[in-house]
Amino acid sequence: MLTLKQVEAFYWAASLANFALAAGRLHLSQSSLSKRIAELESQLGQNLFDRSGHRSVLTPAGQALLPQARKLLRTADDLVESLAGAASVRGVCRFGVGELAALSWLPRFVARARKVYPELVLEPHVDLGRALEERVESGELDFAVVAGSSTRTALSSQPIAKVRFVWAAAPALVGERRTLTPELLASLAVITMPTDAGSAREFDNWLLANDFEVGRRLRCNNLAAIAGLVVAGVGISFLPEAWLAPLVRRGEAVVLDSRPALPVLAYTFQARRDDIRPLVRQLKALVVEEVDFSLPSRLQ
Amino acid sequence: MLTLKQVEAFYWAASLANFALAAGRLHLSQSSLSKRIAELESQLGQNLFDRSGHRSVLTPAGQALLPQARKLLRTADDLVESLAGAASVRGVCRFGVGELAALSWLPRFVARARKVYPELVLEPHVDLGRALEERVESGELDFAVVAGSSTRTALSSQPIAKVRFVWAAAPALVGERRTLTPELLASLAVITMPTDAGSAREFDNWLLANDFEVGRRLRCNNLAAIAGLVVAGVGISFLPEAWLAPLVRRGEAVVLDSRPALPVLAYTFQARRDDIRPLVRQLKALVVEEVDFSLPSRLQ
DNA sequence: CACTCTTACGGCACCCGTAAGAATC
DNA sequence: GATTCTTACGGGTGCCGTAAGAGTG
Repeated sequence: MLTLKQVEAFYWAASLANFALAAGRLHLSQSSLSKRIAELESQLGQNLFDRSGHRSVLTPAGQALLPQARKLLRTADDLVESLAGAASVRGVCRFGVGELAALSWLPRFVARARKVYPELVLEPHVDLGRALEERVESGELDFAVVAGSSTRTALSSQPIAKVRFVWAAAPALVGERRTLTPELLASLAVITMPTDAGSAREFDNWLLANDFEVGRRLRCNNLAAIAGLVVAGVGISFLPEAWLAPLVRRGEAVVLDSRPALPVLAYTFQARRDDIRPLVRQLKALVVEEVDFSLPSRLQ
Repeated sequence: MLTLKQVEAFYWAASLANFALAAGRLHLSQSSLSKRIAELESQLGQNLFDRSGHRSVLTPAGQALLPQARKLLRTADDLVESLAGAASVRGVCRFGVGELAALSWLPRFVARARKVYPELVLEPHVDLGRALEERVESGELDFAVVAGSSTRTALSSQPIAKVRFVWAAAPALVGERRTLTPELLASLAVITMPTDAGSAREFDNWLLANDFEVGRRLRCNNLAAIAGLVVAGVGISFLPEAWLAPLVRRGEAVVLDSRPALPVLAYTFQARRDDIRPLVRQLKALVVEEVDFSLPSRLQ
């Protein structure tokens, strides 16, 4: 008897091209997944993977099965979704969050997701964009919300919000100056995130496009720490406008205009293109619906 | 976790409108089927059957699910069929066969089916057409091969062969006469099958349409016995041309012409319209392919 | 009282995870 | 030797069938 479990195991093993990752995604031991696939092969009377090499690759039969497996799983998901609705989203969801999103959007999203999908267990992983993309592609993460769209073809990047960045400095550092001239930029230390972060990548592009030179460069992988460094007068940095507002209000930082203005950064929802699970679809819808990168009020 | 077993149980229970019949069709105890459905209901978070009455009827949610369940099962069947092919047809198949088909087509069909589908266990039930139709509709039989098409809307009747019937008599009974005149017909006993059989129904229509009168009527539900009665000179009967040939060759019977000629009887493959199983589809294809109602050679 | 479905329960089969093995690079 | 998948095996969950129960007409 054919079971959905078997087809699911095959689908993810084929999609991720790795039994261990597929097992992880299905919250299953790798050995069990292997057996499910072996069972499916015996059901269908032919091998779906060629095990002769170091790693398993799809046989022609396996390639033929893949689209059919996708269709079957999607049909099953549609069935559940249309009748059970939101209650169908359950289990564990591992997702990545960029630094900025982690400090602004994440708490609100988690709160909302917990309410809409009470059966869902969320596991957010905060890291830099590049690292998150890698883990989404490998299947370790179900999706990620990061700055900038990915260049990876295996991932789909859905823009969900534009965030305006502005230059920030400690009042003592810039005195009365409120405009960032090229000279000023060259004389001050600029604090950014590591190049693996989407925001820093975009910033580098901006520098390059405008032929700007920076003075000292200081990289820190923690946005809150960067803000602290800015307030302490170590250097200037660019921060989300909404995120900076409370600091400005408290007189701990001032905004510097620049010409041209800093680029508006697009944050994207990224997931594997071949990930057809309702979990991803539903959470994507939830993310798109709830896109506010300003600070939660209680932190302001 | 949704399983195909659950959906299958629901689909047949809803289609047959009876848990016990559905259980029989799935070779399952009625209690297990009941539990599978209860499990599905808890999965989906709503009742699919309204149990308040004497028998369960679909709730609106159940009605919404039915087409989706059909689609899911069909998708799963397609998957198996396209990869496993003939090997996917297995299990037990209960089917009905009319008298004529039982003595001519059945042995050959069974032999062929056993060869094409080695994993399939066949359970032929020989009976009269009407009775078989009832049992197909109720779900006790998977399909039937009988004379005439059914008037039951729940059944699909696919014509598979036309069989020419001719009048047969013992040589001693008719002397040199080889033509069946209305007078001769009225003076002889006519041996037919009971009215529940398709062939007898068609014959009655023929009589009525031509304003013929018959003399004594003798009904027997066994075709071989009828042939024996004819050979013994008890009366005349109509038998399939090909089936009669060996008797004529041995001089035990002669063919009588009639004007108009006896109707050509269409045999049909009958199954429930909503029966989407590959088993039925495949065997239907096999039946259509192999339609020879002549006697197996070893019996001639 | 006949019919249809549900509940209770003992038993067994299946599936899972741990751990060790085999094969490739 | 690291990685990837398979095999072996003990343990537990879940599903099945029998049998009794509940509710309807």
